[in-house]
Amino acid sequence: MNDTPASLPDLSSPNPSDPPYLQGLNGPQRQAVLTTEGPVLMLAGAGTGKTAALTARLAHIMATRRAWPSEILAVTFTNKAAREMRERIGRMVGDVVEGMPWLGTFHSIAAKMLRRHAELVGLQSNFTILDTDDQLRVLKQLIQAEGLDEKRWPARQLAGLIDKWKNRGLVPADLDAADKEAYADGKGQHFYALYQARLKTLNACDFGDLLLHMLVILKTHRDVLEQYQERFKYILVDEYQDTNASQYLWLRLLAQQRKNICCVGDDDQSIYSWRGAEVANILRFEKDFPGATVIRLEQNYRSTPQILAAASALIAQNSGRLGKTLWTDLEPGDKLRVVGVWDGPEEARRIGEELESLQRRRVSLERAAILVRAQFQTREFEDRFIAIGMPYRIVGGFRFYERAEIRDALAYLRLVQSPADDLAFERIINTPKRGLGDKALARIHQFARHERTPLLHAASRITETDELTPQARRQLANFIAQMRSWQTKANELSHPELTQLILDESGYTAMLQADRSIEAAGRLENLSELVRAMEEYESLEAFLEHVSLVMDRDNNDTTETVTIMTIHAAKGLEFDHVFLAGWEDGVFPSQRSMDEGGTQSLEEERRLAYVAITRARQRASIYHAANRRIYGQWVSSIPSRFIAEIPPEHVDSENSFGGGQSLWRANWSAQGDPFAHVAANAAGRQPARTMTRGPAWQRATAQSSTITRAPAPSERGPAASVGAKARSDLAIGMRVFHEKFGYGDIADIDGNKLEVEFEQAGSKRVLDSFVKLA
DNA sequence: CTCATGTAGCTTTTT
DNA sequence: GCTACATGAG
Repeated sequence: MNDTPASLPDLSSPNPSDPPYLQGLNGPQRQAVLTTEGPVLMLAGAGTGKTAALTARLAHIMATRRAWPSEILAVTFTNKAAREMRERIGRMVGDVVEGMPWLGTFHSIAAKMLRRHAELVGLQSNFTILDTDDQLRVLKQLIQAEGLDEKRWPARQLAGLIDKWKNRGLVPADLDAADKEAYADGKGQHFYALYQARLKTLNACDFGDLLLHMLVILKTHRDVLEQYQERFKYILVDEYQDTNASQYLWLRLLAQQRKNICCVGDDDQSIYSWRGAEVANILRFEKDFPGATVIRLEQNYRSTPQILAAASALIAQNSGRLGKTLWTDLEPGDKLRVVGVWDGPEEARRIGEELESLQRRRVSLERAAILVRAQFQTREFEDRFIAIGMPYRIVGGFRFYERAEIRDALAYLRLVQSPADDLAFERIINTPKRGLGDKALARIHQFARHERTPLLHAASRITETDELTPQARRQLANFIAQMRSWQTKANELSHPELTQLILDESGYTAMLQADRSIEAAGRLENLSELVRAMEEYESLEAFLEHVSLVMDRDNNDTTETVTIMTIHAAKGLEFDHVFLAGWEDGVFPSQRSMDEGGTQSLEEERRLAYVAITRARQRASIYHAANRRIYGQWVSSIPSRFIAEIPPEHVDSENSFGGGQSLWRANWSAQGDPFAHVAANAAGRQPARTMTRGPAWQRATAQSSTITRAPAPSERGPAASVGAKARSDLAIGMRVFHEKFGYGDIADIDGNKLEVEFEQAGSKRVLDSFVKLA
């Protein structure tokens, strides 16, 4: 039972009698699996088979009966990671994985615990979990109530501060002098306390609270702490470099007793400091857990040596790393490609062509991905890919649950489930329109405050008075009667049935049906998808928990598509062909990271670049454009400094315009800054239209580090949608022909983009230049 | 009370 | 460029 690593046979060499879960693992991986006792830090570089080792470790612990599945705490950072781990363990040990109730994200596990002990922090166990939107609305109300100017003290800022405090594990009373100064002349702490009190009356929690409340409980209730310390014989933490202070404290408390904690991470892939993640957590692991075994996974199974060398050289420029030397025994492979293009549309066009060439070579589009720094970059690709009929999928962006119709439906359900959910009440009381506007709502609010009762209850009471206009009163009474009937039926009907009933009876479905726009049709579809998704959950409660914590929707689409996503979203994934778009100073590294945050945030961007490159198995292509339209303005920019940090011997450069690459090279390869004199002259003057811009120039001209200059179309031939104007010969209802999609009718026109209902291909967005009048 | 129009503000990354 | 909000007209 209590094997120490020393008493085990030679760990590093395979043995015929090995259990299946050990087979195919290398030495360090085996060590990571077999060193079950005591603290372990597993430093796992990109693509080194971390998940394999991790799941084998869990399988090993269970197979050797060191712990029951229910006695293992396994935390991941994202839902995707949790799901994957569950699947992989399932493949190893079968149904036993079903018995792992404590495998999940920090947030979902904390929520689960908190529901058991909610009363210890003044909540009921059926508390609702607020998303960022709800959070903001509560704060806005508080700011208004205190009579502050919302313009001057934006709720967003306050939300940011509160989040930061919660990430650091601080309750209002814990704030130090400096923090108290923050926001509205030192009212930060006051608002934090107000906000927490408001959440309590709403019986609600935000994301940060899930962890913070649990942390407070563990700190102040020995019995609860001991109960969990006793229960969790083994603790396993994935992506440890992404943990924030509050998560760290939470883990440390839980691990204190048995000390069987295994943290897996890679300091070079820490990219969430803006969310409160502290790389320091991983850097000081050995201090926190004396005698910890540190295991390094350094053999990379994913990328070619060229890719690996490029990425390693890049990340080597960062300071304060734990340091790893990744190696691989794969074939050298192709060098990285660095492609300079004229502008954003050309970038999209070029990548589109590359993808088409992959298709011709029968490479599945699923094996390719376009990675971007920021969400706005996806538009360019979307426009282009719609035009050429390239199937694509954008990961992230508008999440399913964030859509208005989904949030509305959920608000109805929340209100049925917990009548005290004022936020839900406010959201839907006039959706669909019931003639209950601001005025009526204000009356109800007033009444509720006076009677110290939730809005729904107040609304019901107010219909017995004559405070409202007769019409409003009738509508409100009607709504309340409906709510009552749904509450009753909640016990009789299955939750998907209930949802459908509510949508129909409330008039929500009718409202969308009456709306003849394409969006309305999509919304109806989303709603039926919601109802379908609910069927997989046991109860309404379980489903609501799922939506508030799990942000993605399973995509059942079977067509092969290229994936477009942010680098953040790509962490942990791999693709044969990776297209890295928008590597320009200002885009990547982002302007913000260059302006504020100093070296630290620049190093985080560099880690992001490292993550981006190491997603590639066979081929990585980096693109940078000389001109790009950002927020409606044309800006010209220089290639990302990160490109210059990749050793030339691992790079093939090409430039799609204007005399090769010499000009570009001159701009970025320079040590120091050959254009410093230019910068000195340019400072304070309107810079001439020029390409001679070094980093110093950017610094010298501070915020106006971008030149506004629309590239004349004549300069570059007919780039895809540059300056496109809507055609005047088209109108809604006209019949058109499209090369790829065939015949269809125009359903909507939005500038130069058309919504066309195609006979064969269904409804699609296309550029008007790609259709002919039929 | 609802709808239309105008304005300002804002844009990194996500549980 | 977009959206979200504020303002004014119906």
